[in-house]
Amino acid sequence: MQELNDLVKARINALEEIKKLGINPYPHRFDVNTDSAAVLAVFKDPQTEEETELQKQNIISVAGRIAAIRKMGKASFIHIKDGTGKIQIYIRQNDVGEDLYKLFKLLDIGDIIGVNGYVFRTKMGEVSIHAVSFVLLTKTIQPLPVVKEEINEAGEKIVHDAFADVELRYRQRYIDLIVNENVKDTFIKRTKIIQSIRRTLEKYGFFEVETPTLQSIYGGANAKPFATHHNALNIPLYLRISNELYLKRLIVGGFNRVYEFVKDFRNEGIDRTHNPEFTQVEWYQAYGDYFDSMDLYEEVVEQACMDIHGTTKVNYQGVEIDFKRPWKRLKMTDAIKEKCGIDVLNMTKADILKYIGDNNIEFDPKLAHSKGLVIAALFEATCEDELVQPAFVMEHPLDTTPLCKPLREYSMQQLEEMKKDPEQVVFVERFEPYVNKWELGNSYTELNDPILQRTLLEQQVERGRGGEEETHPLDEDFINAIEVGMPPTTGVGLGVDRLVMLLTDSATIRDVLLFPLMRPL
RNA sequence: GGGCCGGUAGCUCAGUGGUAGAGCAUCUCCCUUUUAAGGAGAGGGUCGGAGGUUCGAGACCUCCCCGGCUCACCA
Repeated sequence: MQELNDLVKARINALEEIKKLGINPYPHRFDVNTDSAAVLAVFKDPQTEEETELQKQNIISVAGRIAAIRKMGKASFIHIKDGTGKIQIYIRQNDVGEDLYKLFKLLDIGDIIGVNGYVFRTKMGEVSIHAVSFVLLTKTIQPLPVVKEEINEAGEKIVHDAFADVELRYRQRYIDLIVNENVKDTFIKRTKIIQSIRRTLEKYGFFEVETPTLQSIYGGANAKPFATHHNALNIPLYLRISNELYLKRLIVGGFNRVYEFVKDFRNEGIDRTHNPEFTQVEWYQAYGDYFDSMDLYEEVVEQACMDIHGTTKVNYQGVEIDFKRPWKRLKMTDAIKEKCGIDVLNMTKADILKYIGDNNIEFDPKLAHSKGLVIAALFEATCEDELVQPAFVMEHPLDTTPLCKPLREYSMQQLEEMKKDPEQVVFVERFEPYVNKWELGNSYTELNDPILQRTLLEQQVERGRGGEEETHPLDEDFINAIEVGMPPTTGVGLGVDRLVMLLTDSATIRDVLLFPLMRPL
Protein backbone atom coordinates (compact mmCIF):
# COMPACT_ATOMS: atom_id res chain seq x y z
CA MET A 1 0.00 0.00 0.00
CA GLN A 2 1.46 3.28 -1.02
CA GLU A 3 1.60 6.16 1.39
CA LEU A 4 -1.45 8.37 0.97
CA ASN A 5 -1.24 12.08 0.74
CA ASP A 6 -3.82 14.30 2.38
CA LEU A 7 -5.81 14.79 -0.79
CA VAL A 8 -6.28 11.09 -1.34
CA LYS A 9 -7.08 10.57 2.34
CA ALA A 10 -9.72 13.27 2.16
CA ARG A 11 -11.33 11.63 -0.85
CA ILE A 12 -11.32 8.20 0.75
CA ASN A 13 -12.97 9.77 3.81
CA ALA A 14 -15.61 11.30 1.55
CA LEU A 15 -16.09 7.90 -0.07
CA GLU A 16 -16.69 6.33 3.35
CA GLU A 17 -19.18 9.09 4.22
CA ILE A 18 -21.05 8.42 0.99
CA LYS A 19 -21.26 4.73 1.77
CA LYS A 20 -22.59 5.58 5.24
CA LEU A 21 -25.37 7.55 3.53
CA GLY A 22 -26.37 4.27 1.91
CA ILE A 23 -25.32 5.44 -1.55
CA ASN A 24 -23.45 3.18 -3.99
CA PRO A 25 -20.58 5.33 -5.28
CA TYR A 26 -20.13 3.01 -8.30
CA PRO A 27 -23.57 2.26 -9.76
CA HIS A 28 -23.95 0.25 -12.95
CA ARG A 29 -25.58 2.51 -15.48
CA PHE A 30 -27.23 5.83 -16.14
CA ASP A 31 -29.61 6.95 -18.86
CA VAL A 32 -28.10 9.83 -20.83
CA ASN A 33 -30.34 11.48 -23.38
CA THR A 34 -28.33 14.50 -24.50
CA ASP A 35 -24.91 16.12 -24.23
CA SER A 36 -23.36 19.48 -23.49
CA ALA A 37 -22.99 20.51 -27.11
CA ALA A 38 -26.67 19.86 -27.77
CA VAL A 39 -27.69 21.71 -24.61
CA LEU A 40 -25.67 24.77 -25.51
CA ALA A 41 -27.41 24.80 -28.88
CA VAL A 42 -30.85 25.00 -27.21
CA PHE A 43 -30.30 28.57 -26.07
CA LYS A 44 -28.08 29.62 -28.90
CA ASP A 45 -30.44 32.49 -29.73
CA PRO A 46 -31.99 34.87 -27.22
CA GLN A 47 -35.11 33.34 -25.68
CA THR A 48 -38.45 34.84 -24.71
CA GLU A 49 -39.80 34.44 -21.18
CA GLU A 50 -42.30 31.89 -22.43
CA GLU A 51 -39.72 29.80 -24.14
CA THR A 52 -37.60 29.85 -21.02
CA GLU A 53 -40.59 28.71 -18.96
CA LEU A 54 -41.22 25.98 -21.49
CA GLN A 55 -37.74 24.54 -20.96
CA LYS A 56 -38.65 23.78 -17.34
CA GLN A 57 -41.04 21.10 -18.59
CA ASN A 58 -38.25 19.48 -20.55
CA ILE A 59 -36.16 17.44 -18.17
CA ILE A 60 -32.96 16.23 -19.77
CA SER A 61 -30.13 14.04 -18.49
CA VAL A 62 -26.45 14.48 -19.08
CA ALA A 63 -23.41 12.80 -17.57
CA GLY A 64 -19.82 13.81 -17.21
CA ARG A 65 -16.83 14.49 -15.05
CA ILE A 66 -16.84 17.42 -12.65
CA ALA A 67 -14.35 19.98 -13.95
CA ALA A 68 -14.98 22.88 -11.58
CA ILE A 69 -16.97 23.47 -8.39
CA ARG A 70 -18.12 26.79 -6.94
CA LYS A 71 -19.95 26.26 -3.66
CA MET A 72 -22.02 29.03 -2.11
CA GLY A 73 -23.52 27.49 0.97
CA LYS A 74 -26.81 25.88 0.03
CA ALA A 75 -26.47 26.44 -3.72
CA SER A 76 -23.57 25.71 -6.05
CA PHE A 77 -22.41 25.88 -9.59
CA ILE A 78 -20.29 23.18 -11.16
CA HIS A 79 -19.03 22.49 -14.64
CA ILE A 80 -19.09 18.99 -16.02
CA LYS A 81 -17.22 17.74 -19.06
CA ASP A 82 -18.76 15.11 -21.26
CA GLY A 83 -17.59 13.84 -24.62
CA THR A 84 -18.70 16.95 -26.44
CA GLY A 85 -17.65 19.82 -24.21
CA LYS A 86 -18.40 21.54 -20.95
CA ILE A 87 -21.71 22.60 -19.43
CA GLN A 88 -22.52 24.45 -16.22
CA ILE A 89 -24.87 22.82 -13.71
CA TYR A 90 -26.76 24.72 -11.00
CA ILE A 91 -27.45 22.62 -7.92
CA ARG A 92 -29.63 24.09 -5.16
CA GLN A 93 -30.63 22.41 -1.89
CA ASN A 94 -34.23 23.58 -2.33
CA ASP A 95 -34.45 21.70 -5.62
CA VAL A 96 -32.51 18.50 -5.02
CA GLY A 97 -33.35 18.12 -1.34
CA GLU A 98 -31.18 18.04 1.79
CA ASP A 99 -30.03 14.44 1.38
CA LEU A 100 -28.76 14.88 -2.14
CA TYR A 101 -27.20 18.19 -1.29
CA LYS A 102 -25.34 16.47 1.54
CA LEU A 103 -24.01 14.02 -1.04
CA PHE A 104 -23.11 16.88 -3.34
CA LYS A 105 -20.95 18.45 -0.67
CA LEU A 106 -18.89 15.24 -0.59
CA LEU A 107 -18.06 15.45 -4.30
CA ASP A 108 -14.73 16.56 -5.76
CA ILE A 109 -13.35 17.72 -9.04
CA GLY A 110 -12.91 14.59 -11.16
CA ASP A 111 -15.96 12.71 -9.86
CA ILE A 112 -18.39 11.54 -12.51
CA ILE A 113 -22.08 12.30 -12.11
CA GLY A 114 -25.32 12.10 -14.03
CA VAL A 115 -27.63 15.10 -13.86
CA ASN A 116 -31.35 15.48 -14.52
CA GLY A 117 -32.57 19.03 -14.99
CA TYR A 118 -33.74 21.69 -17.35
CA VAL A 119 -31.87 24.20 -19.44
CA PHE A 120 -31.80 27.83 -18.35
CA ARG A 121 -29.67 30.89 -18.65
CA THR A 122 -28.00 32.37 -15.55
CA LYS A 123 -27.98 36.01 -14.54
CA MET A 124 -24.52 36.23 -16.00
CA GLY A 125 -25.82 34.80 -19.25
CA GLU A 126 -24.29 31.34 -19.25
CA VAL A 127 -26.47 28.57 -20.64
CA SER A 128 -26.67 25.99 -17.86
CA ILE A 129 -28.65 23.07 -16.51
CA HIS A 130 -30.78 23.60 -13.42
CA ALA A 131 -30.53 20.28 -11.64
CA VAL A 132 -33.65 18.68 -10.22
CA SER A 133 -31.65 15.61 -9.22
CA PHE A 134 -28.31 14.01 -9.82
CA VAL A 135 -26.62 10.64 -9.37
CA LEU A 136 -23.07 9.93 -8.33
CA LEU A 137 -21.71 7.59 -11.01
CA THR A 138 -18.04 7.29 -10.02
CA LYS A 139 -16.27 8.56 -6.93
CA THR A 140 -12.61 9.26 -7.64
CA ILE A 141 -9.74 8.79 -5.26
CA GLN A 142 -6.92 10.57 -7.09
CA PRO A 143 -6.99 14.36 -7.41
CA LEU A 144 -6.74 15.88 -10.87
CA PRO A 145 -4.58 18.89 -11.60
CA VAL A 146 -6.73 21.94 -11.00
CA VAL A 147 -6.71 23.98 -14.17
CA LYS A 148 -8.62 27.24 -14.11
CA GLU A 149 -9.83 29.22 -17.05
CA GLU A 150 -10.62 32.87 -17.28
CA ILE A 151 -12.12 34.93 -20.07
CA ASN A 152 -10.46 38.32 -19.96
CA GLU A 153 -11.95 41.60 -21.10
CA ALA A 154 -10.68 41.10 -24.62
CA GLY A 155 -12.65 37.84 -24.72
CA GLU A 156 -9.51 35.71 -24.76
CA LYS A 157 -9.32 32.54 -22.76
CA ILE A 158 -6.54 32.54 -20.20
CA VAL A 159 -5.60 29.18 -18.72
CA HIS A 160 -4.15 29.23 -15.25
CA ASP A 161 -1.89 26.50 -13.89
CA ALA A 162 -2.18 24.38 -17.03
CA PHE A 163 -1.07 20.77 -16.62
CA ALA A 164 2.15 21.29 -18.51
CA ASP A 165 4.77 18.77 -17.37
CA VAL A 166 5.36 16.95 -20.65
CA GLU A 167 6.72 13.86 -18.99
CA LEU A 168 3.62 13.47 -16.81
CA ARG A 169 1.36 14.35 -19.73
CA TYR A 170 2.76 11.47 -21.81
CA ARG A 171 3.01 8.99 -18.97
CA GLN A 172 -0.52 9.71 -17.76
CA ARG A 173 -2.20 10.56 -21.01
CA TYR A 174 -5.65 9.92 -19.50
CA ILE A 175 -5.12 12.95 -17.26
CA ASP A 176 -3.75 15.00 -20.15
CA LEU A 177 -6.89 14.17 -22.13
CA ILE A 178 -9.15 15.17 -19.26
CA VAL A 179 -7.61 18.51 -18.39
CA ASN A 180 -5.96 19.79 -21.56
CA GLU A 181 -8.61 20.85 -24.07
CA ASN A 182 -6.62 20.70 -27.31
CA VAL A 183 -5.12 17.24 -26.72
CA LYS A 184 -8.31 15.35 -27.42
CA ASP A 185 -8.88 17.52 -30.45
CA THR A 186 -5.54 16.49 -31.95
CA PHE A 187 -6.42 12.82 -31.61
CA ILE A 188 -9.86 13.32 -33.09
CA LYS A 189 -8.14 14.91 -36.06
CA ARG A 190 -5.71 12.02 -36.24
CA THR A 191 -8.58 9.57 -36.59
CA LYS A 192 -10.31 11.79 -39.13
CA ILE A 193 -7.13 11.94 -41.20
CA ILE A 194 -6.88 8.16 -41.20
CA GLN A 195 -10.55 7.90 -42.16
CA SER A 196 -9.98 10.38 -44.97
CA ILE A 197 -7.02 8.41 -46.36
CA ARG A 198 -9.09 5.25 -46.21
CA ARG A 199 -11.98 6.94 -48.07
CA THR A 200 -9.72 8.16 -50.86
CA LEU A 201 -8.14 4.74 -51.32
CA GLU A 202 -11.52 3.01 -51.23
CA LYS A 203 -12.75 5.47 -53.84
CA TYR A 204 -10.16 4.05 -56.22
CA GLY A 205 -10.99 0.45 -55.42
CA PHE A 206 -8.17 -0.31 -53.01
CA PHE A 207 -8.90 -3.24 -50.75
CA GLU A 208 -7.90 -3.22 -47.09
CA VAL A 209 -5.89 -6.24 -45.94
CA GLU A 210 -3.93 -7.39 -42.90
CA THR A 211 -0.43 -8.87 -42.96
CA PRO A 212 1.78 -10.29 -40.21
CA THR A 213 3.39 -8.12 -37.56
CA LEU A 214 5.52 -11.04 -36.38
CA GLN A 215 7.84 -12.10 -39.16
CA SER A 216 10.63 -14.64 -39.23
CA ILE A 217 12.39 -12.65 -41.94
CA TYR A 218 12.03 -8.89 -41.87
CA GLY A 219 12.34 -6.75 -44.95
CA GLY A 220 10.98 -3.99 -47.12
CA ALA A 221 13.03 -1.25 -45.54
CA ASN A 222 16.52 -0.55 -44.26
CA ALA A 223 16.10 -0.55 -40.51
CA LYS A 224 17.12 -2.38 -37.37
CA PRO A 225 14.36 -4.67 -36.14
CA PHE A 226 13.08 -5.59 -32.70
CA ALA A 227 13.82 -9.24 -32.09
CA THR A 228 11.59 -11.56 -30.14
CA HIS A 229 11.07 -15.27 -29.74
CA HIS A 230 8.23 -17.72 -30.17
CA ASN A 231 8.26 -20.29 -27.39
CA ALA A 232 6.17 -23.11 -28.87
CA LEU A 233 8.01 -23.11 -32.20
CA ASN A 234 11.28 -22.15 -30.52
CA ILE A 235 12.18 -19.74 -33.30
CA PRO A 236 13.38 -16.17 -33.40
CA LEU A 237 10.85 -13.66 -34.73
CA TYR A 238 11.05 -10.01 -35.63
CA LEU A 239 8.50 -7.23 -35.38
CA ARG A 240 7.92 -5.97 -38.88
CA ILE A 241 9.90 -2.99 -40.11
CA SER A 242 7.61 -2.82 -43.16
CA ASN A 243 4.73 -4.70 -44.73
CA GLU A 244 5.94 -4.10 -48.30
CA LEU A 245 6.97 -7.65 -49.13
CA TYR A 246 3.65 -9.08 -47.95
CA LEU A 247 1.56 -6.61 -49.90
CA LYS A 248 3.52 -7.49 -53.04
CA ARG A 249 2.79 -11.16 -52.42
CA LEU A 250 -0.89 -10.18 -52.47
CA ILE A 251 -0.44 -8.40 -55.80
CA VAL A 252 1.13 -11.63 -57.06
CA GLY A 253 -1.86 -13.47 -55.63
CA GLY A 254 -4.26 -11.40 -57.65
CA PHE A 255 -5.40 -8.63 -55.34
CA ASN A 256 -4.77 -5.82 -57.80
CA ARG A 257 -5.19 -2.92 -55.41
CA VAL A 258 -4.45 -3.40 -51.72
CA TYR A 259 -3.67 -1.18 -48.79
CA GLU A 260 -2.92 -1.58 -45.12
CA PHE A 261 -2.46 0.72 -42.16
CA VAL A 262 0.29 -0.80 -40.05
CA LYS A 263 2.44 -0.22 -37.06
CA ASP A 264 6.06 -0.59 -38.12
CA PHE A 265 8.74 -1.14 -35.51
CA ARG A 266 12.26 0.16 -35.91
CA ASN A 267 14.87 -0.27 -33.25
CA GLU A 268 16.45 3.12 -33.63
CA GLY A 269 16.74 6.48 -31.95
CA ILE A 270 13.88 8.52 -30.59
CA ASP A 271 13.50 12.17 -31.44
CA ARG A 272 10.95 14.74 -32.50
CA THR A 273 10.04 12.84 -35.67
CA HIS A 274 10.84 9.24 -34.64
CA ASN A 275 9.06 6.86 -32.30
CA PRO A 276 10.12 3.17 -32.18
CA GLU A 277 6.64 2.15 -33.30
CA PHE A 278 4.95 4.30 -35.87
CA THR A 279 2.10 4.11 -38.33
CA GLN A 280 2.36 3.84 -42.07
CA VAL A 281 -0.20 3.25 -44.71
CA GLU A 282 1.10 1.38 -47.73
CA TRP A 283 -0.83 0.81 -50.91
CA TYR A 284 0.00 -1.20 -54.04
CA GLN A 285 -1.55 -0.89 -57.43
CA ALA A 286 -1.06 -3.38 -60.24
CA TYR A 287 -0.48 -2.04 -63.77
CA GLY A 288 0.52 1.39 -62.53
CA ASP A 289 3.87 3.16 -62.31
CA TYR A 290 5.38 5.72 -59.96
CA PHE A 291 3.71 8.59 -61.79
CA ASP A 292 0.35 7.06 -60.88
CA SER A 293 1.51 6.86 -57.29
CA MET A 294 2.54 10.52 -57.30
CA ASP A 295 -0.90 11.52 -58.52
CA LEU A 296 -2.66 9.45 -55.90
CA TYR A 297 -0.29 10.47 -53.13
CA GLU A 298 -0.99 14.13 -53.79
CA GLU A 299 -4.69 13.51 -53.80
CA VAL A 300 -4.66 11.48 -50.59
CA VAL A 301 -2.78 14.18 -48.70
CA GLU A 302 -4.58 17.16 -50.20
CA GLN A 303 -7.93 15.54 -49.47
CA ALA A 304 -6.94 14.74 -45.87
CA CYS A 305 -6.01 18.37 -45.40
CA MET A 306 -9.28 19.53 -46.94
CA ASP A 307 -11.27 17.15 -44.73
CA ILE A 308 -9.63 18.50 -41.59
CA HIS A 309 -9.27 22.18 -42.41
CA GLY A 310 -11.52 22.90 -45.37
CA THR A 311 -8.51 24.34 -47.18
CA THR A 312 -5.25 23.05 -48.66
CA LYS A 313 -3.18 25.41 -46.51
CA VAL A 314 -1.94 24.80 -43.01
CA ASN A 315 0.26 26.71 -40.64
CA TYR A 316 2.95 24.43 -39.30
CA GLN A 317 4.96 25.96 -36.46
CA GLY A 318 4.76 29.36 -38.08
CA VAL A 319 5.36 28.21 -41.67
CA GLU A 320 2.54 28.13 -44.17
CA ILE A 321 2.42 24.89 -46.11
CA ASP A 322 0.13 24.46 -49.11
CA PHE A 323 -0.82 20.92 -50.09
CA LYS A 324 -2.59 22.06 -53.26
CA ARG A 325 -1.99 19.77 -56.21
CA PRO A 326 0.09 19.41 -58.29
CA TRP A 327 3.23 19.29 -56.19
CA LYS A 328 6.67 20.18 -57.47
CA ARG A 329 8.51 17.18 -58.96
CA LEU A 330 12.29 17.16 -59.28
CA LYS A 331 14.98 14.65 -59.95
CA MET A 332 17.49 14.07 -57.19
CA THR A 333 20.39 14.98 -59.46
CA ASP A 334 18.64 18.20 -60.53
CA ALA A 335 18.06 19.11 -56.90
CA ILE A 336 21.80 18.74 -56.32
CA LYS A 337 22.51 20.79 -59.43
CA GLU A 338 20.22 23.55 -58.21
CA LYS A 339 21.60 23.62 -54.71
CA CYS A 340 25.28 22.90 -55.22
CA GLY A 341 25.81 23.99 -58.81
CA ILE A 342 27.39 20.69 -59.79
CA ASP A 343 26.23 18.03 -62.19
CA VAL A 344 27.03 14.72 -60.54
CA LEU A 345 26.14 12.91 -63.76
CA ASN A 346 29.29 14.29 -65.35
CA MET A 347 31.51 13.70 -62.34
CA THR A 348 33.49 10.67 -61.21
CA LYS A 349 32.93 9.26 -57.76
CA ALA A 350 36.30 10.68 -56.78
CA ASP A 351 35.24 14.14 -57.99
CA ILE A 352 32.05 14.02 -55.93
CA LEU A 353 33.91 12.82 -52.85
CA LYS A 354 36.40 15.65 -53.33
CA TYR A 355 33.52 18.14 -53.58
CA ILE A 356 32.05 16.73 -50.35
CA GLY A 357 35.41 16.97 -48.64
CA ASP A 358 36.23 20.47 -49.95
CA ASN A 359 32.91 21.82 -48.72
CA ASN A 360 32.98 20.07 -45.34
CA ILE A 361 29.75 18.28 -46.10
CA GLU A 362 28.86 15.65 -43.56
CA PHE A 363 29.45 12.23 -44.99
CA ASP A 364 29.54 8.69 -43.66
CA PRO A 365 32.67 7.14 -45.20
CA LYS A 366 31.03 3.68 -45.06
CA LEU A 367 29.01 4.78 -48.11
CA ALA A 368 32.03 5.73 -50.21
CA HIS A 369 32.17 2.35 -51.97
CA SER A 370 29.19 3.21 -54.17
CA LYS A 371 28.89 6.23 -56.41
CA GLY A 372 25.11 6.04 -56.16
CA LEU A 373 25.14 6.08 -52.37
CA VAL A 374 27.55 9.02 -52.41
CA ILE A 375 25.11 10.95 -54.58
CA ALA A 376 22.19 10.10 -52.29
CA ALA A 377 24.21 11.14 -49.25
CA LEU A 378 25.16 14.43 -50.92
CA PHE A 379 21.50 15.06 -51.64
CA GLU A 380 20.46 14.42 -48.08
CA ALA A 381 23.18 16.57 -46.61
CA THR A 382 22.56 19.55 -48.86
CA CYS A 383 19.08 19.56 -50.39
CA GLU A 384 16.66 18.34 -47.73
CA ASP A 385 16.60 21.68 -45.94
CA GLU A 386 15.19 23.34 -49.07
CA LEU A 387 12.19 21.05 -49.29
CA VAL A 388 9.59 22.85 -47.20
CA GLN A 389 6.62 22.99 -49.56
CA PRO A 390 5.33 19.61 -50.73
CA ALA A 391 7.59 18.17 -53.41
CA PHE A 392 8.45 14.82 -54.94
CA VAL A 393 12.14 14.01 -55.18
CA MET A 394 12.49 11.35 -57.83
CA GLU A 395 14.96 9.09 -59.57
CA HIS A 396 17.24 7.80 -56.84
CA PRO A 397 20.41 5.78 -57.48
CA LEU A 398 19.76 2.03 -57.68
CA ASP A 399 22.01 1.34 -54.71
CA THR A 400 19.57 3.08 -52.35
CA THR A 401 17.01 0.30 -52.71
CA PRO A 402 16.83 -3.27 -53.97
CA LEU A 403 13.09 -3.20 -54.60
CA CYS A 404 12.66 -0.59 -57.32
CA LYS A 405 12.70 -0.76 -61.11
CA PRO A 406 15.40 1.03 -63.15
CA LEU A 407 14.28 3.91 -65.34
CA ARG A 408 12.39 2.81 -68.44
CA GLU A 409 14.75 4.81 -70.67
CA TYR A 410 17.58 2.30 -70.24
CA SER A 411 17.71 -0.39 -72.91
CA MET A 412 18.39 -3.88 -71.61
CA GLN A 413 21.80 -3.84 -73.19
CA GLN A 414 22.61 -0.42 -71.77
CA LEU A 415 21.67 -1.66 -68.32
CA GLU A 416 24.00 -4.66 -68.59
CA GLU A 417 26.90 -2.43 -69.55
CA MET A 418 26.20 0.14 -66.84
CA LYS A 419 26.19 -2.53 -64.15
CA LYS A 420 29.73 -3.50 -65.04
CA ASP A 421 31.10 0.02 -64.67
CA PRO A 422 31.25 1.34 -61.11
CA GLU A 423 31.35 4.91 -62.48
CA GLN A 424 27.96 4.40 -64.11
CA VAL A 425 24.99 5.06 -61.83
CA VAL A 426 21.71 3.36 -62.61
CA PHE A 427 18.74 5.44 -61.49
CA VAL A 428 15.43 3.94 -60.48
CA GLU A 429 11.77 4.91 -60.68
CA ARG A 430 11.48 5.96 -57.10
CA PHE A 431 10.17 9.07 -55.42
CA GLU A 432 10.08 10.42 -51.92
CA PRO A 433 7.57 13.07 -50.97
CA TYR A 434 9.10 15.84 -48.88
CA VAL A 435 7.20 18.32 -46.74
CA ASN A 436 8.72 20.62 -44.13
CA LYS A 437 12.14 19.00 -44.86
CA TRP A 438 10.77 15.62 -43.78
CA GLU A 439 10.46 12.48 -45.81
CA LEU A 440 6.77 11.84 -45.73
CA GLY A 441 6.84 8.54 -47.54
CA ASN A 442 8.42 6.49 -50.26
CA SER A 443 7.29 5.01 -53.53
CA TYR A 444 8.51 2.87 -56.40
CA THR A 445 7.64 1.47 -59.70
CA GLU A 446 8.10 -1.94 -58.14
CA LEU A 447 10.83 -4.25 -59.37
CA ASN A 448 9.25 -7.38 -60.84
CA ASP A 449 12.22 -8.80 -62.76
CA PRO A 450 12.95 -11.89 -60.62
CA ILE A 451 16.54 -12.29 -61.81
CA LEU A 452 17.46 -8.71 -61.05
CA GLN A 453 15.46 -8.91 -57.80
CA ARG A 454 17.50 -11.86 -56.60
CA THR A 455 20.76 -10.20 -57.61
CA LEU A 456 19.93 -6.98 -55.75
CA LEU A 457 18.73 -8.73 -52.60
CA GLU A 458 21.82 -10.93 -52.58
CA GLN A 459 23.97 -7.83 -52.87
CA GLN A 460 22.14 -6.44 -49.84
CA VAL A 461 23.12 -9.50 -47.85
CA GLU A 462 26.73 -9.09 -48.97
CA ARG A 463 26.69 -5.43 -47.92
CA GLY A 464 25.28 -6.47 -44.55
CA ARG A 465 28.24 -8.76 -44.04
CA GLY A 466 30.47 -5.91 -45.10
CA GLY A 467 29.41 -3.82 -42.13
CA GLU A 468 26.44 -1.78 -43.32
CA GLU A 469 24.03 -2.46 -40.53
CA GLU A 470 20.69 -1.77 -42.07
CA THR A 471 20.47 -4.03 -45.03
CA HIS A 472 18.04 -6.80 -45.80
CA PRO A 473 18.29 -10.49 -44.95
CA LEU A 474 17.36 -12.62 -47.92
CA ASP A 475 13.67 -13.54 -48.15
CA GLU A 476 13.63 -16.54 -50.48
CA ASP A 477 9.87 -16.86 -50.41
CA PHE A 478 9.47 -13.27 -51.51
CA ILE A 479 11.79 -13.90 -54.45
CA ASN A 480 9.76 -17.00 -55.23
CA ALA A 481 6.64 -14.87 -55.36
CA ILE A 482 8.30 -12.50 -57.80
CA GLU A 483 9.38 -15.52 -59.84
CA VAL A 484 5.78 -16.68 -59.91
CA GLY A 485 5.20 -13.32 -61.50
CA MET A 486 4.11 -9.90 -60.29
CA PRO A 487 2.43 -7.62 -62.83
CA PRO A 488 3.85 -4.17 -63.38
CA THR A 489 3.06 -2.53 -60.05
CA THR A 490 3.57 0.67 -58.12
CA GLY A 491 3.50 0.97 -54.37
CA VAL A 492 3.53 3.74 -51.80
CA GLY A 493 4.33 4.12 -48.14
CA LEU A 494 2.98 7.16 -46.35
CA GLY A 495 4.12 8.17 -42.85
CA VAL A 496 0.87 8.76 -41.03
CA ASP A 497 2.34 10.23 -37.85
CA ARG A 498 4.29 12.92 -39.64
CA LEU A 499 1.30 13.80 -41.78
CA VAL A 500 -0.81 14.15 -38.64
CA MET A 501 1.90 16.34 -37.12
CA LEU A 502 1.75 18.64 -40.12
CA LEU A 503 -2.03 18.80 -40.18
CA THR A 504 -2.38 19.40 -36.43
CA ASP A 505 0.57 21.77 -36.00
CA SER A 506 2.15 19.35 -33.52
CA ALA A 507 5.80 20.00 -32.73
CA THR A 508 6.72 16.43 -31.81
CA ILE A 509 5.59 12.97 -32.85
CA ARG A 510 4.74 12.34 -29.20
CA ASP A 511 1.94 14.85 -29.45
CA VAL A 512 0.22 12.74 -32.12
CA LEU A 513 0.74 9.38 -30.39
CA LEU A 514 -1.64 8.66 -27.53
CA PHE A 515 0.99 6.62 -25.72
CA PRO A 516 4.50 7.46 -26.95
CA LEU A 517 7.26 5.19 -25.71
CA MET A 518 8.69 6.36 -22.40
CA ARG A 519 11.47 4.83 -20.38
CA PRO A 520 9.81 2.96 -17.53
CA LEU A 521 10.24 4.46 -14.10
C1' G B 1 25.88 8.29 -27.31
C1' G B 2 27.72 14.04 -26.90
C1' G B 3 26.38 19.21 -25.43
C1' C B 4 22.95 22.48 -22.94
C1' C B 5 18.64 22.96 -19.64
C1' G B 6 15.38 21.03 -15.99
C1' G B 7 13.29 17.63 -11.55
C1' U B 8 11.14 21.83 -4.69
C1' A B 9 3.57 20.38 -1.66
C1' G B 10 -1.65 16.97 -5.60
C1' C B 11 -0.92 21.04 -9.85
C1' U B 12 1.77 25.64 -11.48
C1' C B 13 6.11 27.82 -9.77
C1' A B 14 9.63 31.13 -6.48
C1' G B 15 13.80 30.21 -3.46
C1' U B 16 22.69 32.14 -5.39
C1' G B 17 25.42 28.62 1.67
C1' G B 18 22.02 30.31 7.41
C1' U B 19 14.47 28.42 10.54
C1' A B 20 11.71 25.18 3.11
C1' G B 21 7.85 29.45 0.48
C1' A B 22 3.46 31.44 -2.80
C1' G B 23 -1.09 30.73 -5.70
C1' C B 24 -4.54 27.04 -6.74
C1' A B 25 -6.15 22.39 -4.55
C1' U B 26 -7.18 19.98 0.55
C1' C B 27 -9.50 20.38 5.74
C1' U B 28 -12.88 23.51 9.36
C1' C B 29 -16.43 27.59 9.49
C1' C B 30 -19.72 31.49 6.80
C1' C B 31 -22.28 32.17 2.18
C1' U B 32 -29.26 30.00 -2.30
C1' U B 33 -27.43 32.91 -9.83
C1' U B 34 -21.51 31.85 -9.26
C1' U B 35 -17.70 31.58 -13.01
C1' A B 36 -9.74 32.14 -11.88
C1' A B 37 -16.80 33.01 -6.96
C1' G B 38 -15.83 35.41 -2.17
C1' G B 39 -14.58 35.85 3.34
C1' A B 40 -12.09 33.74 8.06
C1' G B 41 -8.82 30.01 9.89
C1' A B 42 -5.75 25.25 9.62
C1' G B 43 -2.89 21.24 7.80
C1' G B 44 0.31 19.50 4.00
C1' G B 45 7.53 18.40 1.89
C1' U B 46 12.74 11.84 1.78
C1' C B 47 13.69 19.76 -2.18
C1' G B 48 14.61 13.00 -8.11
C1' G B 49 18.46 9.27 -5.56
C1' A B 50 23.33 8.19 -3.25
C1' G B 51 27.85 9.95 -1.68
C1' G B 52 31.03 14.30 -0.65
C1' U B 53 32.65 19.60 0.74
C1' U B 54 31.07 22.74 4.97
C1' C B 55 29.98 24.62 11.70
C1' G B 56 25.71 24.56 8.33
C1' A B 57 23.51 22.18 1.56
C1' G B 58 17.20 22.71 -1.83
C1' A B 59 21.54 25.62 -3.47
C1' C B 60 28.43 23.86 -4.17
C1' C B 61 31.25 19.00 -6.02
C1' U B 62 30.98 13.63 -7.89
C1' C B 63 28.14 9.58 -9.56
C1' C B 64 23.34 7.71 -10.78
C1' C B 65 17.84 8.00 -12.24
C1' C B 66 13.91 10.57 -15.17
C1' G B 67 12.70 14.25 -18.72
C1' G B 68 13.21 18.48 -22.43
C1' C B 69 15.97 20.88 -26.35
C1' U B 70 19.92 19.98 -29.68
C1' C B 71 23.70 17.26 -32.42
C1' A B 72 24.92 12.38 -33.98
C1' C B 73 22.35 7.87 -35.43
C1' C B 74 17.84 6.83 -38.20
C1' A B 75 17.36 6.49 -46.59
